[in-house]
Amino acid sequence: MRIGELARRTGVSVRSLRYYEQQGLLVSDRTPGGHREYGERAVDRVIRIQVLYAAGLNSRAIDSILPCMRDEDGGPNEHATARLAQDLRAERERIDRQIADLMRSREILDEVIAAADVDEALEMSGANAAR
Amino acid sequence: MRIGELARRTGVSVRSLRYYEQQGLLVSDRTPGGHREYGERAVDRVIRIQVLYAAGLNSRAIDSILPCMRDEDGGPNEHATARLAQDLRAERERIDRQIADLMRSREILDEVIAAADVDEALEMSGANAAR
DNA sequence: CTTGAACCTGACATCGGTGTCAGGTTCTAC
DNA sequence: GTAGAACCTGACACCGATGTCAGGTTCAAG
Repeated sequence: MRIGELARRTGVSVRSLRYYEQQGLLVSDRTPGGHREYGERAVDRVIRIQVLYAAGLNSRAIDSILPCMRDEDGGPNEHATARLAQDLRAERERIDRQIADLMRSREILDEVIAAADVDEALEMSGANAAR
Repeated sequence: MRIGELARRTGVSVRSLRYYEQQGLLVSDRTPGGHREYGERAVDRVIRIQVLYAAGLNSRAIDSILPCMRDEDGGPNEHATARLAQDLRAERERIDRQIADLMRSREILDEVIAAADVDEALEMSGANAAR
């Protein structure tokens, strides 16, 4: 498939796909004319790249772990070195902290939302709105 | 207390504290000479600001919900309008998705780490390392 | 009064993924 | 062969919290 279709199927912009390639995260064959051509497995790969980006990993980090992933896309499947595993553990901790932070923030939002809902209910019931 | 101490006690840089003030998230009294002076409650407030930043909210969003928070720091404690509550719900969903993404990424990392650990164990035991 | 730490304002830099525009080429279908 | 969609490369802009530097002022302690 070509880049437009890949973009559509993954929900990632064409621009980003080109960027991933530039970062060495994604490869493509080229048509004689120079257009990018992707196999089916590219879809999974792009999605995985997105998940990792969403976790706050940068291109370099993603580049280092992609080859180690159980790849249904048939990559070389190297294994992580002890050194890399160390980095990943640090990354994992960072993610843990981030999840905790997010859950905390969610609680905060819920409090505010709950308070607003009460206000709204009061207004609905015809009571004087708090001000 | 002055800005240096507040920075130390909250773990936030002096630069950031000035930025928060510029964004209207934090207020300070000034000494006759112009130095910022904070009360005890500033500590909690800064920490809450940080939590919200960590959740990916921007200054504007934080500015809008801070006054609605159950404030032990004695702010005016307005209540959220229906409009704001709507935004917050959207924000909440974004956070939910982000948490899900992070957990997914964590799983991915764990797989890679686990594979690396197996390799290491094999090396330790004197077997030929996989290559 | 002096000295050094802490503070002030203002400006500029950074990071990295993504948007967008320009100007040109390729592909597909008629 | 031709039109129009899709693609190519390259370059620049952005966001937004934070780092950092410069040049100057204030504070607290001796």
